[in-house]
Amino acid sequence: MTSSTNETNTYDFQSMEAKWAPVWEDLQVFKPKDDGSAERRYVLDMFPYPSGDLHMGHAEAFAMGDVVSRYWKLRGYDVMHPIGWDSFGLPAENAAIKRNAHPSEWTYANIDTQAASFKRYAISADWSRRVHTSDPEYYRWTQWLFNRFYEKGLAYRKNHPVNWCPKDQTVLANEQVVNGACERCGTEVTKKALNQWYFKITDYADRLLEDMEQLKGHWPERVLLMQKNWIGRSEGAEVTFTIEAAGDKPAKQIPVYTTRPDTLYGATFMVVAADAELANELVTEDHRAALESYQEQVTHLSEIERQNTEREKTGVFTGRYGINPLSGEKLPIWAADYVLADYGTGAIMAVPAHDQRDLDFARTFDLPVRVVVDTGEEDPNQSGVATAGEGRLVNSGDLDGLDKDAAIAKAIEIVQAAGTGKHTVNFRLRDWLLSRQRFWGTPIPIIHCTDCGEVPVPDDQLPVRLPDNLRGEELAPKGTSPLAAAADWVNVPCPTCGKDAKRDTDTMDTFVDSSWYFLRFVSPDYTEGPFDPKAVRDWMPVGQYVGGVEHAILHLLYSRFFTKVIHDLGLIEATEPFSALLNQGQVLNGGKAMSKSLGNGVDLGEQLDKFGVDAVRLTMVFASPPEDDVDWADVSPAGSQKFLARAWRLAQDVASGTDVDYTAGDKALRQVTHRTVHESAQLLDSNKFNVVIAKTMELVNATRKTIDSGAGAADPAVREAASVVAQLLSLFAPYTAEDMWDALGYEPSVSNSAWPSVDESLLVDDTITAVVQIKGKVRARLEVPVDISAADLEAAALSHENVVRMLEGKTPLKVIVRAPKLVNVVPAP
RNA sequence: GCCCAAGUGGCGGAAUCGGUAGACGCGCCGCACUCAAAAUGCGGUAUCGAAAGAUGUGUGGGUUCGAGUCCCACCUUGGGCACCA
Repeated sequence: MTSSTNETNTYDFQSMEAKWAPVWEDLQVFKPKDDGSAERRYVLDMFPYPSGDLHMGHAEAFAMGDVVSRYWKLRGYDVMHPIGWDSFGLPAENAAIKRNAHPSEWTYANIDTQAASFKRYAISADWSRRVHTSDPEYYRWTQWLFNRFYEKGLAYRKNHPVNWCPKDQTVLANEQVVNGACERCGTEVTKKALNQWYFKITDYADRLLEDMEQLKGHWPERVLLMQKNWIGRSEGAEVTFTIEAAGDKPAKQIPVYTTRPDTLYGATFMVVAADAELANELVTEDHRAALESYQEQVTHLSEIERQNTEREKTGVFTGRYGINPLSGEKLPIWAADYVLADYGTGAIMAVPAHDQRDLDFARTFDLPVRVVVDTGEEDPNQSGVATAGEGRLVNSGDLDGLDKDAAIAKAIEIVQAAGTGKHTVNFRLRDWLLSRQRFWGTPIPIIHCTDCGEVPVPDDQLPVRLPDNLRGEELAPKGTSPLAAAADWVNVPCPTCGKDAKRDTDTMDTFVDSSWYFLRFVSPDYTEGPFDPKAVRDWMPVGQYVGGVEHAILHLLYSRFFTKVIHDLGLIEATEPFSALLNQGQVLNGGKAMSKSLGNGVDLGEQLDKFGVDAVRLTMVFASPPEDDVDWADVSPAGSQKFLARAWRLAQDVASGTDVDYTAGDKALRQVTHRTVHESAQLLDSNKFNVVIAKTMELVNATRKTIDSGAGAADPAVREAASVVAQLLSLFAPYTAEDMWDALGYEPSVSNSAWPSVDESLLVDDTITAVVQIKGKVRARLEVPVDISAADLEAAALSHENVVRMLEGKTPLKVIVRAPKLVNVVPAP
């Protein structure tokens, strides 16, 4: 009965995949023209780590990036969509140790596997721009950038207690410690004092914060919020307390940071961080033994224990006293671990009445509590709850009677005039600890000379290549870098004086590699620098970046920092790397993330074999809005396949030639087609990809109907509709779309075709369904001309039998008319 | 503890501005085709009710002619931060 039952016309995804992949490769469809003939646009997916073959998560993320890149290409932009690998990192090293091999073997074998899978998955990549961060041609420039940072004083070494992962035997950046545990392996992180390299990201705290204004509306709100909180700007005052001399210890000035200078009169003691040098400096001889035993106790705490806010407050008295610059009062100075050495000045004034932590401490050690802000709440002395809110100042000399904000201003004024304080800003952000005691990373290009100190390896001697003679156990972490074991690599002459010197044996955090890779893609083979300045001008910033929200404050913050530094070096114009960001959701199974331990993993390769690439891709995109998670247990790749076959059959059924005049076609179908194109463009511009698929389905259904029970397969509107379906589907299901395009008699590739133009006259109807409401409830529907006047519509509504019946002859109190769509009648009570 | 987001049928989800709640799909039910099945096509499917009708977007209030959409409070789930003074 229907033409689609023809057995020779069966949807065969396997042969389509086999047929079109080589054609696309040949045509180099997604290689940008890069000749300025069209506006350039740069689409980028967060590059993968080569941990094995691609998994469902990659399938989701890359399906989203592909929609954008393919859409923009159809819209006529010159699109660059490159692919590369973040190929340094721990798993490769662990695999090498286990197999007595070199990490590069495992790494590059996995890259080959993933590249083949990406090609099968038909990502719209420009394959001529591959970048691997573990290639010497790449890390040469990572080292070159390090040297520039070093010259500017933005890379420096300091001896400092750092986060240490005992399992991975390496240090971790603040950002890599999650709930006191190692982000990678989950082991409890401890503190260890080490001399380590840092990037001075704190110098950029203000700009990282301010420039988020540029990103508003283009980045997910929550990512901006997370970065804002992570940077943690706070305003307050630095107030200097004079510490009295004691025994042979001289008097000393120490500044403290507070956001509540209004509460200065409420300070009843001071606290210095127990692990800060200041504590050792202040403590009197009588109290030294107690302090040292306390410090010993503190270093043995794990980060998880330390961060537990339920924990009872601990501390020791230092034997010293400080003078409150406002009240002249003498305050005892304690050392405690609840004060952080690396925030503010490492010392605080404690105001127990109005700060919960100080109150807890005061109650533990029986220190006085003095209320200086009357908030109307219960006295903290009784309740044990500090009152941190608004109120009027009391017991505070000149500040009495002021409200909180006024008192803050006045207190700052007073200390500033007296030269004992000033307004300051503090950030929660810490410098980025970049050295790692691991092998498989970019070597830090520094040579340590006993005479010259730190000497950067001259640019013309870069890259400092990793030694290739270490294998298996030689790579194992020992608490110092495995590179130290390669004696002939470590021992080199000093580049400055020529004497015997040693290379720095640490490697860089892999987040350094990924903080500038988007710049390398614009000119991946450039040898005169990390990137060709002209190419950067042409392509940067990235117009659409796609990746997981887990990088909200790691990679994304670091990349923003790098971009700003490179801008300040005068190398690029852009100040932000990614002008738009899309966070795709995760792929779950049964409500939970897929994991080996849960045994709920779904193998991507098996899904592709079973349903085809297109059905899997379509399912990923159709299941939910891009930023939402997809639960694979809730979706139907079989249903997607069914739809694709249904769409594909339209192209098989078209019975007109390529030269038909669309304007002669069935008007009703043409209206659906043009409306679909019009709406899809708007939906694509706002990342509502799932809805675009729904609209495409409606167009497919309308076309089917026209073929089977309407104007028929030869009507020009059917050809028009089928080709629009092919073009829309090319964003989600490239193989099916290409095969449809071919069946319609057009040259490959559909991706090289132009986005269909919309005939505005087809977007408007002659008539519309107007809704008649009585008190906001729908009581009738009227088919009316679109240009009906408000008066005519009102008259028509009021004469409708349902309205007449419900009004019971009374005059309505009010009639709201929104011609031509709506009338709301409010009856008299 | 602080900050943020989200709660819509059996399920995934739609719903530019406050104006027809549930598009599209999954699942389910039915019909056609078939010896039969699959495939395909067509139709139905929020809840209660025989129907007329009533109810319905986490809960309770509010603003409005009209609220999924705006405001307030609460509940639940998810996420971020977590002794940052």
